Amino acid sequence: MTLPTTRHQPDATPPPGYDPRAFPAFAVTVDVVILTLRDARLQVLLIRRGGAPFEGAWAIPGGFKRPTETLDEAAARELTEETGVDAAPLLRQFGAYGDPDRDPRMNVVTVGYLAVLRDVPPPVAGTDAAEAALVPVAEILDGRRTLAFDHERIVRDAVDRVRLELEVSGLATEFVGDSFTLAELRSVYEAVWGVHLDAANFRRSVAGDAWIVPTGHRTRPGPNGGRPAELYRAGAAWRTGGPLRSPRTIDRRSPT
Amino acid sequence: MTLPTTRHQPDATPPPGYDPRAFPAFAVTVDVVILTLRDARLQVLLIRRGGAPFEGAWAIPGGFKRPTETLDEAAARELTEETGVDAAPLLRQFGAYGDPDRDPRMNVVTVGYLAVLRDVPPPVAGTDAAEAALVPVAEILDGRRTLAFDHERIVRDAVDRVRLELEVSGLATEFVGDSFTLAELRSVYEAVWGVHLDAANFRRSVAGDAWIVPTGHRTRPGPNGGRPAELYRAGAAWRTGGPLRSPRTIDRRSPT
DNA sequence: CCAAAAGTGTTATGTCTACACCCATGA
DNA sequence: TCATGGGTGTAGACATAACACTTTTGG
Repeated sequence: MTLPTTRHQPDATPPPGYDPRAFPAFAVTVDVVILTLRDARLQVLLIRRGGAPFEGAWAIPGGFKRPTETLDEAAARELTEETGVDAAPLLRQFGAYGDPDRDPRMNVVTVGYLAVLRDVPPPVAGTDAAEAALVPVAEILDGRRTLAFDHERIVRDAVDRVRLELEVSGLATEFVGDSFTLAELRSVYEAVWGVHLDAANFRRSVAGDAWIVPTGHRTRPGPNGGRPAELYRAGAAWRTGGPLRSPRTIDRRSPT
Repeated sequence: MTLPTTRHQPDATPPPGYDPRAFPAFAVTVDVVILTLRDARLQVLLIRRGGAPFEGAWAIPGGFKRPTETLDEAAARELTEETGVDAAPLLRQFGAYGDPDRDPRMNVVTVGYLAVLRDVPPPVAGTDAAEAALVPVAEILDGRRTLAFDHERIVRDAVDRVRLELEVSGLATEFVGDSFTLAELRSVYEAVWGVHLDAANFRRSVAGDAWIVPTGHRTRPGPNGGRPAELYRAGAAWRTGGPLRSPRTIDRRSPT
């Protein structure tokens, strides 16, 4: 609860007319892990820090929560400021981080949000010298690239969350546009889960209007010809979950 | 990240030698949803508030995070103070809540933790007049019982999380003791998911030493006789997930 | 008609479910 | 020996995976 109970720490009990400022004060921030699919790889939007600490280091975008807004609103504001997209429903909270030394200057508790976009706009020009870049998450997960603060851990948790949500929610459709081919949708699962999926079986898994509704349009085929792919839009079933179960890499049932 | 970026809100950029106290200050608390299985129902530990606001209302236990401890440590401390059990590994963070009006007195951001215990000790006597009680979560989920602050929402999220973790983690074994019968373990799934499971099929699902290791001991049978149940302890496979997949109540694949 | 990629059929294998049945034990 | 659960067998429905095959299009 939001007040200390008097049962086991009576010394921390506020008097009836206590001063709220008598309790430890924290800064509260919201960090947004913006993920997208690019070159068949899961990539994350990073910005280069322009000031101390960690000046010049890469970090995920974020900012302070204002006292008058909710956490969700703060995350939506950050997402809009950073990418220009206004997509509050795409945001999913996935964790809170409050280690005392996570920011060298002050006590900061941050709440991590996840946003999946089908296209990350190029950085808005003319605002500042700060850079933005899309980086494959694999570089962060395997330690080839380090980030400011505890942002490596935050990205790791976000990716874990994406892998889970792909199975239990309709997150997969957020990686693709309003209309998409089955190959595009399949590549989402392949990139995020790191597996190969048989195109024929994948088609059967999502067959039916509940999952994919034909638009009647087709893609342009590639430079060497080939049959154009049918374009679909997402059906209603995605609201309640996903059509595929994550392949269990190891069979946890012991033999016999 | 933990500092505002200068790219889109330059007015919020701190000067190099800025004063940390210039940023909005929040109280940060940790609330612990303590769940257990009692009378074959999922129940939550509530305490009755002794002071304003919401005096006399039921709430989940919690308290302020100290600047020198992590969020996990704060949750472990609250759990110990409230129940006397020291079980940090049982704690799982599941959400953060920071609506501006969630506490009428001040701006409080709280982080929700979940703890599953096999037995909730009776309230520690002699500390205070505050009451503690185990309440079926169903009473809260269907609105028959209201709680202080936004604690109904927090309990709802915690229960959602338990239902999910039962499938993707070894949470089920935390509901039972070090040694348990298959009937006990099965009742965990039945109570949390609200389903009936065939005892024969359940046995097959968890068969194998990876999941359940026979202890060689048996239970005492009931008053009317009956075959004593074998006692098992949890195997190693629970560390990587659970043996059962949650039954999908509706088949989301559309016919043909 | 050829290349390329979409889309279909088929079969083997594995998993879930229901339910009949047997077994071990204390009263 | 009876009642009471624990524990096993089995058959059908259903899901998964592999892969050969057919279709559709642009060049």
